[in-house]
Amino acid sequence: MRKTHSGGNAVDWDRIRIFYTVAESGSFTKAGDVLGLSQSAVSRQIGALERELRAPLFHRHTRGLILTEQGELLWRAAREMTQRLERTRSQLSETREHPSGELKVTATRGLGGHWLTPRLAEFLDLYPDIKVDLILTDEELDLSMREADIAIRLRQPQQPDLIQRKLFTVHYHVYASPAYVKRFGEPKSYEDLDNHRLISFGGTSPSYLTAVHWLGTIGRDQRNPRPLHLVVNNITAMKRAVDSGAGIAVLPDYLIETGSPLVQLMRESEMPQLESYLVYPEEMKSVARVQVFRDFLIQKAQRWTY
Amino acid sequence: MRKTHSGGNAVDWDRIRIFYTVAESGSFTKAGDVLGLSQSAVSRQIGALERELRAPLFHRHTRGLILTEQGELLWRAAREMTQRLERTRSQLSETREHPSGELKVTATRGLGGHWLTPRLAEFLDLYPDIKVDLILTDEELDLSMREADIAIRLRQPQQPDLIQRKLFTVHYHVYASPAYVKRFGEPKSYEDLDNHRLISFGGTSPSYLTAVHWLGTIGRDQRNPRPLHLVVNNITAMKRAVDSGAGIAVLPDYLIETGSPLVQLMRESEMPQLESYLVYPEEMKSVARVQVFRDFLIQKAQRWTY
DNA sequence: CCCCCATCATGCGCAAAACGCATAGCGGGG
DNA sequence: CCCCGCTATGCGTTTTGCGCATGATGGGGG
Repeated sequence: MRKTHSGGNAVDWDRIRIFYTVAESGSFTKAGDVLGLSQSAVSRQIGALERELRAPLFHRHTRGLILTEQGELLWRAAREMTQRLERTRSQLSETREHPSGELKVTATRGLGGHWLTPRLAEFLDLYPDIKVDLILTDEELDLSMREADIAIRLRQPQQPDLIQRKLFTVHYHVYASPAYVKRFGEPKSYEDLDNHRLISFGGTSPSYLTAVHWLGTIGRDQRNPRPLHLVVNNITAMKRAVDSGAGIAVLPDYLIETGSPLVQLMRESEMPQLESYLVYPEEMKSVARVQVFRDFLIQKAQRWTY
Repeated sequence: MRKTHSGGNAVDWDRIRIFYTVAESGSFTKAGDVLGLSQSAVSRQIGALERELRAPLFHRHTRGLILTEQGELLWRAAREMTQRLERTRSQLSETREHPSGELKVTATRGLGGHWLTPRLAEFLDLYPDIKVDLILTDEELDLSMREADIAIRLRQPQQPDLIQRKLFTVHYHVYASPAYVKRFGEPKSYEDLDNHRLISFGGTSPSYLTAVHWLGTIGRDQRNPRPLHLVVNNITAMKRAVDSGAGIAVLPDYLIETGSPLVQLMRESEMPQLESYLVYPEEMKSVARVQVFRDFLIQKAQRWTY
């Protein structure tokens, strides 16, 4: 059957559950009704338990049962075990229905700082029992190694044990401040770019290479890029530089607030796009806080995309 | 099978025991070895438990298992349940091997006060974790109603659910103080008794009727007993009266210390005897403190009898 | 005072749960 | 790149555990 045969030192825990029901109801018959068992089955289970423990548990009196001293000891233990298990079961269903716990989120500094952060407040309001640990870095943390629970990425992951959900498309355009345009004019062709003050991203994120380095390489030999006047490894600082008229730069749309005074240049040129993805390990897909975070962000992404 | 079919809301507790073993050993195979089960059996038990709880418990990784969030919750509960049960199991065997707890003893005032009490100190020394609640009364408490755990009686109980063990024989003799004998002489016949100062017991204990009322009835019409000079309902006080020369009385041997100056009278007469019994309910026979108390008293009784 | 009913213990036959064996699939480390 | 160890699963078999029915027992009501 299903029980260690080594020494016979182990008891069948399920018999303790049955014992507890009997102790509570005070009768084999009633306990059988509660458990969906016949009276005889209960009788034999208790008998077996008494044999396993080598201790009588009940005084069989015609008018109901009376716990022996040993039975009373076991009854207290069984009651506490029942309570402990019950607590855990409600925790389990709470975990299923009421998201809670800590969620370790990672995103690139740009996307994370400008798109995600403003939306996090609402999420935390929605789920007050979720604690978010936000890691903004352009390095790709290893989700398989539990460096983070969920990531916002600008490229598709290759590992097959990672689930990916598309969030939105990041559009890139060339911008300059009105003051800059007044002073230097607009570039009309790729060749014009050679005479402009170019600002570019200096980060290592591979996804940025195609988009943010566009200014240095477009219409040029890739191995001989244009000289850049300013390289910044922080995209926020980069935008500030553009704002202040330091030059022109390719910026993602999530950085451009509506009503921004920045002037969009070279509108005819075909610009790179990047897809943003929500990525999390297969094994996290059943965790409620991951589910609600995912659903929340996808909804926000759809509303935000225009 | 052995599990409530009502709603399927209950889990088989024994599966939790198996789950705990798996969580501790980190492998179905190893857990199977520990439990004396095959790997496949363990796998299916865990699978069934996950279905019962509607929650995945392990991430199956090729390099061992990793507890899910829910698995971790259950693991903590299972650990505490295991500890609780283990504690109880050792309590059970302690109860079996190391007697403890409260023992409610009842005895007649005479036997209890003079024979039992002096021996109790040694018993309490021998078993320091046993607390004795001694009830000295000549009324027979109802052992079935738990008015006491064990009794010393001077007659056999009639209830079949009571266990009786013979302790020793109580001999009764007629005594007087040397001073009394000097003044009144010894009675040589039953008729002589009519001219003596007779002291008798006034208690209601039925066992005493035959023995202690001997002086009033012996060699006489039972319905017309001798007049008594002193009736006392406390046998200790009765002996003190004899000691001080107030009269002659039938006294049990346990009251007569060796070397007592009292003079035994009418040595030729056949005197009543009473058997003393240790009585306890059938349901207490497996309780360790009852067992050791019983064995202790029987041993003392054998050594004391002479 | 006696009968009756509720309770627990147990024998018997049966159904199903659970087990072991063997195989397949899978993934990581040497 | 292969190999080893781990888990999942199908299959045939064992055995456990169950229900039913009966027997024994003891307390309470008429």
